Amino acid sequence: MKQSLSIDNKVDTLLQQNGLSVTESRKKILQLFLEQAGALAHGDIEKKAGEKFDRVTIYRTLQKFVDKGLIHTIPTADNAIRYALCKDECSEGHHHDHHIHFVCNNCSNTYCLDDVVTPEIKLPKDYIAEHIEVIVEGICKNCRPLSLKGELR
Amino acid sequence: MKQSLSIDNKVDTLLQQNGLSVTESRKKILQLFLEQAGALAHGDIEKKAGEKFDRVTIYRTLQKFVDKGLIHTIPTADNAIRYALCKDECSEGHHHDHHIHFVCNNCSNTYCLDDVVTPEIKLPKDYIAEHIEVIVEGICKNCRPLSLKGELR
DNA sequence: TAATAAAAAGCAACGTTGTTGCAAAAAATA
DNA sequence: TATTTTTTGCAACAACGTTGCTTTTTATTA
Repeated sequence: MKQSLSIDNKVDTLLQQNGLSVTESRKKILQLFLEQAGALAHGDIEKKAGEKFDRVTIYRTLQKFVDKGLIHTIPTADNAIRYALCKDECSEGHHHDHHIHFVCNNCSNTYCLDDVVTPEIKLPKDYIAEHIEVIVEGICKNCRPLSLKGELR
Repeated sequence: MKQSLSIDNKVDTLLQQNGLSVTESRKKILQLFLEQAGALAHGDIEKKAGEKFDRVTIYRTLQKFVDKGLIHTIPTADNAIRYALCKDECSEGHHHDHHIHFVCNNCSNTYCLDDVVTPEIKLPKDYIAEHIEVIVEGICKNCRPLSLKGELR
């Protein structure tokens, strides 16, 4: 019980630091993100949170978290926006997202690879880049042992 | 009328070459892609095609086109899958997509920049890359003159 | 060219996803 | 603790996407 208490404290602090009032749903959802290495889609949260919260609350909570720079969105090819925790440098209106995203073709998890910096891209004349998003698909580190043993589906 | 006839022929040929029967809706939708420099979402097509076709037909047509390697999907951050024509090297089951995608923050158009090759990405140990997707957001070449004149909204 | 077989379109119905307005409940503030 | 502000839950709605089935169109073959 001691550990869960400390996670609870961390969650509370995080919410307060970001100017958000502390509510059950926000604590629960933020906790899900902290427990999870990868990114979460709205649907994942709905499932993991159980029957406890209204769909609308989850939508609004995610939106708030994005607005406050607590999480960021990750574009995907399958029409399901995913969200992941931001690093500390992010704050309201200032999302610093210089890492790439990795989607595993085996387990479908999405990870932020914080150590991999987005490359420079040389654009044709007359195009101006403001933001670069890199999504790599492949096999993640957790699924790789399986792939070596030929256990991949 | 001569030009539209030749476009018509091109469309017919393209469909046949890809093993698709030639129908009114497929011709119309393929034509929209040929006329358009950028990418199209399902909604765009619904609007541009007018009241002529059933929504379901458009969904099924786009799916067919993707299956046959005539068009490809582009991941986005706004939950609206966009489609763009593939180059000739693509065929059924073999989509060669080594170019990057550019989304204009002014006109919202999405372009395939065929001349810009996706860069090499150095991943952490134990990650295996199978496909790399790069999306650059910024100002496209058509909107750039406006931005220089300070006419950007 | 006409008859037949195969494929696609259109329609209806349904499920999922996301949004908005409003009253009730909970959290922050004084 | 009382009051103000914020958030929640509910209902209703709109957009997006899918599936099954019948009719129509396209392709095939004679």
